[in-house]
Amino acid sequence: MTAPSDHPPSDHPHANPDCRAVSELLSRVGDKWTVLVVEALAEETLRFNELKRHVGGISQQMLTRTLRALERDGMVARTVHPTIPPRVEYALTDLGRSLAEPVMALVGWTFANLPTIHAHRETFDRAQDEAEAA
Amino acid sequence: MTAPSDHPPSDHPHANPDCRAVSELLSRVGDKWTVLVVEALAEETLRFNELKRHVGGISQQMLTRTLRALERDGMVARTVHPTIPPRVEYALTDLGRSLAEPVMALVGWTFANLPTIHAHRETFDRAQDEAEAA
DNA sequence: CGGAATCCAGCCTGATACTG
DNA sequence: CAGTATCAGGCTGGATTCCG
Repeated sequence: MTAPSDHPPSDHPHANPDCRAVSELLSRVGDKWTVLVVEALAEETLRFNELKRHVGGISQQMLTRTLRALERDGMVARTVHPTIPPRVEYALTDLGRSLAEPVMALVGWTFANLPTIHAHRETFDRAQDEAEAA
Repeated sequence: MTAPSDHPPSDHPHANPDCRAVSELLSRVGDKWTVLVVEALAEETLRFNELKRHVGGISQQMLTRTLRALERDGMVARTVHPTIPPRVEYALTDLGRSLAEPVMALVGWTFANLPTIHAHRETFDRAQDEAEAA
């Protein structure tokens, strides 16, 4: 990381704009809804309320925010059909689809290692319990 | 996703424990410090304050929490040497290293697509500005 | 239907101070 | 050195209401 730009050694490394950008994207992927929305759109183009029903449990506000963020970064294309009633469609762009690939790899890793992780958790938590029992 | 367990169709899909677990891990990866800590430990085993200096800008509390979470999931091994002064070493486990792989793929994608994303952002923001100018 | 605006509770984060 | 405890502030996410 930290491309060799001109950051002073006194400053901590990750104020670097590129690092911040990576961190930012990781946060977006890590947020509660982004992956779910992308997953829904990976299958097909959807309208706002279709998407809302498809994801399930998301508020309009969060759906709007998530979609705006994705649109701003060029992951999602928003198409407005000026009819009555209005019809707004959301679709993944090529960039969005290309992001989905490494993300799904990560999701795959998680599924594969879920049992291991849970086993560690239980061991760790039991150790904690007996430690505080003392 | 959503393994065919026994969730009622009335409930939204992602209350499913496996989905929650994936979402949880995505959040961990997406949080401000995890990747930085893992990256630091990928190079070498480090003591608490070495790690703190290496990451830069992290508070002891956040470092402690991040390490505890990683340890709980079995990503990081914590070794206490009961000497005076105390010496505690942190190292990546095999699981931690195996996680680093797909995560680094994602980081790589981000770097590769940073220019594209920024271009989209500027276009989007300019469009917003002139929209609100009206 | 597809939002925007507002309000509010809760969590996350960081700074600081204290302990073994 | 390696933490824990406490507190304050900001951001996140949800509910509600209103508009085109």
